Amino acid sequence: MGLTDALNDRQKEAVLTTEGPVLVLAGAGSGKTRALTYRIAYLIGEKKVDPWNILAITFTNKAAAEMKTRVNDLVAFGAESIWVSTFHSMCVRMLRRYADRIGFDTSFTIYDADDSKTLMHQLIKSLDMDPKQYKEKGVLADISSAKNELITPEEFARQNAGDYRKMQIGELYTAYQDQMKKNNAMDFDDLIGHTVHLLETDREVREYYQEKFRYILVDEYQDTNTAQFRLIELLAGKYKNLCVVGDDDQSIYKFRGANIYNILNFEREYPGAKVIRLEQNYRSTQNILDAANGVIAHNEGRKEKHLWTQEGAGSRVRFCVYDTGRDEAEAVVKDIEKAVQEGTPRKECAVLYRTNAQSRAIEEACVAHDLPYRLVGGVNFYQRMEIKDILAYLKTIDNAVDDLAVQRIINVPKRGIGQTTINKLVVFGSANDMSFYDACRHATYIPGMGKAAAKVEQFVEEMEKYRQMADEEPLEDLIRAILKETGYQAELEAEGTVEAESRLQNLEELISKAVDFEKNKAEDVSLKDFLEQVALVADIDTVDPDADRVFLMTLHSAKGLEFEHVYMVGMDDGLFPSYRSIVDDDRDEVEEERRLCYVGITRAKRELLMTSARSRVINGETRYNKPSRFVEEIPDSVLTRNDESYGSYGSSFRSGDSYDGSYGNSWKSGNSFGRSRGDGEDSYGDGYSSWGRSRGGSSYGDSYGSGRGGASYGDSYGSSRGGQQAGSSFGHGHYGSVAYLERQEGLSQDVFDKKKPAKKKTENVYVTGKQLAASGKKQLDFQVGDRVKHVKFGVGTVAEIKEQPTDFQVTVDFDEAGTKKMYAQYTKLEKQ
DNA sequence: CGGTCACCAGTTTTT
DNA sequence: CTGGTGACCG
Repeated sequence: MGLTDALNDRQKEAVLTTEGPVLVLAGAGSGKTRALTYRIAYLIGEKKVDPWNILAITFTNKAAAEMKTRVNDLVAFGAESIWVSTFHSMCVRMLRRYADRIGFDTSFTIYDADDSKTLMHQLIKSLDMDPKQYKEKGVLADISSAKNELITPEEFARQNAGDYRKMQIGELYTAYQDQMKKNNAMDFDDLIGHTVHLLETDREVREYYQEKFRYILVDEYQDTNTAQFRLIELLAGKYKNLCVVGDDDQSIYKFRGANIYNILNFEREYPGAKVIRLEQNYRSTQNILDAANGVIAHNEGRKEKHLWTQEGAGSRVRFCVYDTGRDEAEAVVKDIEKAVQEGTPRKECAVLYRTNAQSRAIEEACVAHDLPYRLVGGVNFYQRMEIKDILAYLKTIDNAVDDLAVQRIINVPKRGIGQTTINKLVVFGSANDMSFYDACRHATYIPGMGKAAAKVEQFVEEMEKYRQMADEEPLEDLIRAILKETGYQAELEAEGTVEAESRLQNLEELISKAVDFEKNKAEDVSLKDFLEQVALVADIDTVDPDADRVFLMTLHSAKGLEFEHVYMVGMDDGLFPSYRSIVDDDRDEVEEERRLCYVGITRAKRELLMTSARSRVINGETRYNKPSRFVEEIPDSVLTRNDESYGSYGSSFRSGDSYDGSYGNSWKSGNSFGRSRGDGEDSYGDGYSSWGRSRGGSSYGDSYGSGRGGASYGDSYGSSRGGQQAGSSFGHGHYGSVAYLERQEGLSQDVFDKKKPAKKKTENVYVTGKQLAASGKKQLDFQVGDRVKHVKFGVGTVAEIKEQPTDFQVTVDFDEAGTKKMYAQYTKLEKQ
């Protein structure tokens, strides 16, 4: 069978054109990943290219992982020697090898955004600048933009001579880079920038990689920034077998430095580049594509594309206006319930919004309707306080060169070492050109330390003990020892709040990550390796594909995903497009929002509902908006809207209908649901969710709690502000009904009685399915002696089951992988 | 040194 | 409306 049989002509072209620069303009849903993976398979299988000579770059770990898997499935051998990696991990890999050539130690540490903030905060203070005027976040944003454009501190200063504020920021930029070098640290932007610098200045290294990477592929090319562009240019400099895949219409990351001209000017930068357009869409109905095409056509300066499909027209796109944001949320949830009842899996429904703050209204409606949902986005696992604390301990134990890490934990839990003492240590350290930790070791020699010196000494002794331990004991034991002996765990346990409980659960999860890590690695895994891996992981991607829940996420997060039913809420002019983009002189701002709208529309496979609210509370104030201009840009031929009859058809209302008034004002003012045709066939007048279908037999309440995932909706609640939902492996109805009911009540209370502190709030907590397991311990469906199957380790026999307060520890003798201990909560063991 | 209260700012996000 | 921060007081 020919490899390319499964491809259309354009895709084939993208696969077969292996030599020279190629730009693949891949419209949404046009089979871009397919083309990319087949291209790799073709290179190896047909062109006999050594896998070792191939580099495939993506933006996210998830995309990299997916590509690896798919290539692996297509290629007979050698897939593991292909570099399939993100920009950042590729750079780390190169820098770990050659950073010494640009003045860093190859053991450099990687700073995340928080680390950078802490450092910048210190610098602003030490340079005597007004922290009100120079906020670390803003300063860092300016610096980041500069780095994305490969502007050095010197150049920055030169460019901004005359602008006082900018010059001050330039000072900070210089100081920041100096300090980073002293700390032997790099931030995420530096990883790219320093690699570019390395390749530019070191001919040997450059030629090595140019020779190695004869074939380069870049995914999501429209998201690259100038530094990344330059990096690719350097790597592809010799062979120029560069294939970039992207869609200028889906460029939505300008705010983080993406340069849309990288794709628009590709042909200019790479003369003779072959341009291939993938316009056949395999995802959506023609009506949805027409809507998308209609909207995006309003942008100027784009590569003309026209999506089409062999599928039929499908349903029309719907647009509904409600009186308030709450009505809108209710209506959307009702529509989803209806869809679910008609057979659409919940996980095939997604509610998309412009800003994270909008999730709250939807969440509340979901909870009120017992609709299981999964919130995507917000603060990620490794940025949670407790996780960062323990990682800071591990960093301190590992090599203590990261001053920020040491300072973070020196008084956590409280050791009576206050800011004054820390300041003295910092001063002493920098005066004597030693690290903060070394300063701690010399605490007794520091004048004016007094009683604090003994405490600092005590701290150093503790750390030294752990250092010893790290060499001899498994990671798990080390982390548990830290938690126990420092009193960190005890402190959380003493708190007794839901929040503290969830932090403990998060720590358990970290431990299980460490255990996993040690199990999967070869002999000598070091603490360093673990920290390395953790540094570049943005998200513990444990989204359980089985969990059947509605997705809630921002339009940005939705990129690359697809759903049967898509709900774009908050289609208000001023919210989307945002007010800022409308008033901005730069037309491009609205164009970026329009691209975002295009991305949202093209996520939908079958049904698309857009909604808007006449009044909406944003930041505590009520705002009144018109429908989004983007709605007006959708061709009438594919759009059904219910807002045009505003005021004229109020009387066509069937006010006696079944609703109990919970939507209050939307009924009274309810002009919104009237419609011109009063022929009775339509049931528009009576509610949100009918839309010309018969309502026969629909009763929303039926499905409550009875579905498979019925018990698990609560997973997501409580993370409404910034909680990343990691998903649960327990959405299968293992809970007893008692536990479920408790959960339900607890949550409802929490939602509707927010002002009463009676129930502990659980906001801003990383809530995982594990917590649910803690409230109703999962029953095991196997016992000692049973044969079970594990995803990674294969089949084995259960040797021992130990019951623990919140979980079962299961020991399994695997046929191939040996004996492993694992927690039932964290591991899916299937009875054979 | 640590806790409480008033004030302020407030898109989108990956690594 | 909220969360994060800084000043002030015990």
